[in-house]
Amino acid sequence: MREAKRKRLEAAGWRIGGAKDLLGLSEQEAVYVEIKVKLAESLRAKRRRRRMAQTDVAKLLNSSQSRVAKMEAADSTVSIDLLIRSLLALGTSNPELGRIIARSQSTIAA
Amino acid sequence: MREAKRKRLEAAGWRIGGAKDLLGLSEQEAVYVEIKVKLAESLRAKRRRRRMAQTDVAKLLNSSQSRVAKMEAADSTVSIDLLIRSLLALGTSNPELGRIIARSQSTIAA
DNA sequence: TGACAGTATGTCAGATCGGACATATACTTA
DNA sequence: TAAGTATATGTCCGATCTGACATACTGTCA
Repeated sequence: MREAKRKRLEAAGWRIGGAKDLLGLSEQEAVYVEIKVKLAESLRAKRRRRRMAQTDVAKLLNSSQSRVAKMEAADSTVSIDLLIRSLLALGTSNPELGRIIARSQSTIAA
Repeated sequence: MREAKRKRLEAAGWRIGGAKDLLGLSEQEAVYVEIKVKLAESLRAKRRRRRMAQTDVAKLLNSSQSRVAKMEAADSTVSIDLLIRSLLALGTSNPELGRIIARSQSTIAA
């Protein structure tokens, strides 16, 4: 796992190498987080492609700038539900959604 | 939309043709619900293939039989988060997860 | 440097979710 | 019919999520 990614995850509140499992996240948790990160990255990419500020997206979603920032950071207080709903609101098709999720892979074993 | 599916959705608490939108769910809401339904169906299929009872799956997930029943019914109190975590716990790979989601299509316009 | 736009972070109250329980329904077997 | 097993449904309350706000940080331009 690239250092930048690890830091991003840790910063977002994910316990990596916590007490529960000395080897790090369980495979299942890792996959879950990876899906979230991929969705978060896609959201940011979509916003930038549209040249929108987080404030604009927030308005579109009836949310707030701070929450959009947390979504894009894959913060631990953001659900996959919210990410999916936001991506749909930005015009993501489900085939595209499927591809994003299909691509997320755990790198624990790498 | 097949009648059986519509009934299942309505039974699960989704307002179809509610006051908010006389044409039914908004396209975006429809896609969201459809994703949930597909995940729910996959969960049930996976459980049955393993010849497990809902009670067994509940134990595996540290949950309860009633919640598993609601997951499989795509109940409105069940999040996509929970469905995804449950599918992962049952050994679903993300490519497979991606395919499930990619296949979900709104049938509103049909 | 100051001023501004954009983004990140911490907190909190209200909303939603989820495990658990009770109970109902459905199906099978004796 | 009764009894047993599996699933569905309604409710509750503790846990988690979310919008909102304040504030901090970052980069750019003059």
